Amino acid sequence: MKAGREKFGAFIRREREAKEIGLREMAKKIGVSPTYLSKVERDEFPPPAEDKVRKIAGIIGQDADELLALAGRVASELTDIIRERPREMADFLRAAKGLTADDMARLARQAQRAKEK
Amino acid sequence: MKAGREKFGAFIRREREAKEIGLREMAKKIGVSPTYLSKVERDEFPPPAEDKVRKIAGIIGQDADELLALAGRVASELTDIIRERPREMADFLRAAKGLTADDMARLARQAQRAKEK
DNA sequence: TCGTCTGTTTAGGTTGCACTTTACACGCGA
DNA sequence: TCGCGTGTAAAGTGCAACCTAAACAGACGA
Repeated sequence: MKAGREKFGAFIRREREAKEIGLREMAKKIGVSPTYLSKVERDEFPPPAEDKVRKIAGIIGQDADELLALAGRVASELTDIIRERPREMADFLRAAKGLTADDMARLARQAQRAKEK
Repeated sequence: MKAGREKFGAFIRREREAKEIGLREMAKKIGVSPTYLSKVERDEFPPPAEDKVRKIAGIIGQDADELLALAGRVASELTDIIRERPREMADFLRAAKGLTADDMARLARQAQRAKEK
């Protein structure tokens, strides 16, 4: 499911419990202490660093970009792409702000086609 | 002019001197200490925070997004836009990676048109 | 040669992020 | 009631980002 306005911590706790994974087990897989994960899951600490969020996404079976967004982050891979063409990318993003998912998907396909050419 | 592989500090120093602005004067306009600006301009310190970079861009007459990129950053305004539609934006950016400026400009225009509709 | 520019050196400092360690309290099955 | 597994509370660590104040050195004009 999607995560409307839910906080990062609450969301991953729900998903973790749904998958019947223990907190310690998950903490170990992510590579953090159980204590820390506990606080994160209760939104007492902010979401962890990008690589940890990615691991969490893998474990609970969520899209990494989506979970990163919920964590208030953007994949560094994406900001790297923007930095290669700052002006054009900035123009595009400002123009694309507020577009529907469908419109965006269409633009992504066009970009793909432009590259294949 | 554009800033091929030049470092952030060296670049803004050149532009500042070209505009015949003193280091102290510029520091004051930006809102930092002259000491700090001196170090930044010699790339002894990393580029300052986003708002400072924006002010510098205004003073030396450069595109803010371009200068932010040179500073190794992306405008937080843009990452906000991405976070509103993480999956689609991520797909788009990965597809758009490596496209020419022309191709990007065309996509930006299409986005603009999609929004006006 | 004094005052006043220029930028620079030295030597910090604060704040916040991203975590850890240690200890604890509860429930539950054997 | 032992001990094990669950999650939690309190405190502290390490480090990088972002920045400062004070003092100084060289050039230049009065």
